[in-house]
Amino acid sequence: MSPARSGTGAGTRPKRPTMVDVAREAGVALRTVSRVVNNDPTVGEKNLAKVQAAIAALNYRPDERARQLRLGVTGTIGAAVRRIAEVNPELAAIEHTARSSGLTLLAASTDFDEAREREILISMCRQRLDGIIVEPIGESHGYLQPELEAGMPVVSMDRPMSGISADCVMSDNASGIGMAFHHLHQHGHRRIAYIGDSERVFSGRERAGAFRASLRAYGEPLDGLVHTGEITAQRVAAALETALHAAQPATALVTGNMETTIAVLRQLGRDQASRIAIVGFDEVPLADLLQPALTVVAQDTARIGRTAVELLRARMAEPDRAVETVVVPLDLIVRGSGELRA
Amino acid sequence: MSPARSGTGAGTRPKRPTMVDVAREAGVALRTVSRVVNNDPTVGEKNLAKVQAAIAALNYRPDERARQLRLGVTGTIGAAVRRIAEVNPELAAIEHTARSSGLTLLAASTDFDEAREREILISMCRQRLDGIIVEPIGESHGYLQPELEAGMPVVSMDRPMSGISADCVMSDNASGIGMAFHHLHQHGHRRIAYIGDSERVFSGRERAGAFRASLRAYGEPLDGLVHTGEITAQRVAAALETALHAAQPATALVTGNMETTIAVLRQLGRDQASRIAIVGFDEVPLADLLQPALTVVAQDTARIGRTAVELLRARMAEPDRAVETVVVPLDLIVRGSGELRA
DNA sequence: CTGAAAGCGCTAACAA
DNA sequence: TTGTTAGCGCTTTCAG
Repeated sequence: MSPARSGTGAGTRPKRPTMVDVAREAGVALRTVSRVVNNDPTVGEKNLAKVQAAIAALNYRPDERARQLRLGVTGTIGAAVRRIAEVNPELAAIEHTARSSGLTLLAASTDFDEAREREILISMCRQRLDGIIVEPIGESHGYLQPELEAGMPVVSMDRPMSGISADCVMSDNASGIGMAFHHLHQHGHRRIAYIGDSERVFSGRERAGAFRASLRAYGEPLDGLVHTGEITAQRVAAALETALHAAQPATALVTGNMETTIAVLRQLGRDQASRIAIVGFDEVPLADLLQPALTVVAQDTARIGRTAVELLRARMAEPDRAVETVVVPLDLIVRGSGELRA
Repeated sequence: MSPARSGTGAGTRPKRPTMVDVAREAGVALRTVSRVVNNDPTVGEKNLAKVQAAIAALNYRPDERARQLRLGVTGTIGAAVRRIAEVNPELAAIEHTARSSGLTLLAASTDFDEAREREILISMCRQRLDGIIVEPIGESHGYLQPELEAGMPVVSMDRPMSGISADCVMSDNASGIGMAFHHLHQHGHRRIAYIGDSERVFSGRERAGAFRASLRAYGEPLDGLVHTGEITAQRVAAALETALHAAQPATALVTGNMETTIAVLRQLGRDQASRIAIVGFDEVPLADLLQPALTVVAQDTARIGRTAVELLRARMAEPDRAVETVVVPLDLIVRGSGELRA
């Protein structure tokens, strides 16, 4: 009756009706409203109609938070990836798979930052998500051990977790590099150089290692052909200089990931890019529009994302199952840049 | 004592310790644990230490859901965009801005699907998020009216909502198209064609309209120069055929969005692409590596994303403030394709 | 400085 | 078929 109630001014959010309000409005018990909201068939027609009318009249929306608290599960899984908002086909696959499993996806960017990763992961645990998929950045995930023990399902993607044992799905980096090398070798190249990410990163390490193994397997010397480290314009320029202007210059290049591939193409510029053979590891946007079009060893990102969700669901269903690592093969996509002859 | 407790088999998730467990372990009251968890300074050293020890011993993690239920706010905002997992600088900006405001971001893809958009938006409302940013797809958002009235802050990005009145941030489509047209005109082109998205989409409508206005302003006829509709290879091919092989063939092209630009480049192929002048609306990945490099009118995506969060926060703070629309200017980025002479 | 107790909005025994 | 009631795990008023 008194206007004082609504007079609290700016910042006041109107209170939303609750189930009790609906029950009162409909003249039934709380339990009946709950039944209607959850499509329980054991509700009489009369009451059903009354409740539905009350819901409509009050614009009632059930509070998902309360429901989840009571139920114990959230119906939501988290994905901590390096970048949402960048081309990320694995995340797209995760989203689709999650949706078709009736799971909501909470995605967050670790931004290549270890502290940020930790923050996100802990926050997801505190939110009691049903499970977490993570594209790991950090070098020590020990802080997740208690969470694992408490039953939080965790799956890592692209790289294994360090310090803890969790399910994992990743590409077969070694054979991918092997395919790239072999392809260039078949096209007559003998001096093949590798430029890739830092070997402090797991995939950088695996790929550089596999490349060295390829060189050895084909009986080629390693001198000046393997360049790894942070990807900067400077470093790439230096690597190219060494590789291309040696006494025995490289005639072909394998680049270790998308960022490197792009940096190398930028550095080479338009003219040189059509003279040296290149096979990139990872798909590159608009690769088909480049000149020459870019030959790559592509990860099966759709399968990786899908598998990540499947592994997660398997663990949610059976927390005690054996930890599993799935290795996914890669595909060579021939477009032109890798077929330039020596 | 009896092993029956843990014998329920697979699917059982170990029960996590709650605040009560911590209190018992530490030998203090629940209230004291709550104080410690929330960094309340009014806790004695003795108890503080005891509680911290108990938390560590039990690996206690507060349940964020319960906390939010009690508190009423979630500290989380939602972003319903067309695609996470694609290049989406606006989403990246939203994420950064949200984070630096201490807000968690829940991002979801509408996937250009009206039903999906509705599903996501309703779900976000049921989760009682603190606010929602949406890149609208559907042509009728009337179903959100009750939510707005109930005080849910909603901001639209890139396009206005239809059927309801909400804050909005978007690019100045008309001047962007004007800049593109003017630029080509300055480089001697008189027959300039436009290929863009369907005019059933808001931005498609605005941009095509602005292009027609430009043609009129410069006194050029419109015949066969404006092509809009769903972006498919076929449609683009047909549009190019009409524009380039008319009696008075177009010598320059404005493309209405990124997808169109890419489709056009693919269609033109390598040879033709260097003969016809192009200015694209929207930035394109690797635009600088194309041949010729692509001149575009770029949206200020960082500012759009940042503004979206700012508008949202403003409304969260002051639900009754006047609805605001922010229009953001665009930038012409000169790279080569737009400077080819007629 | 600490603790008992009420309640956030919902679900699910259990009773009627 | 419907209603009563006890929590889910947390914050917070109000007494000690």
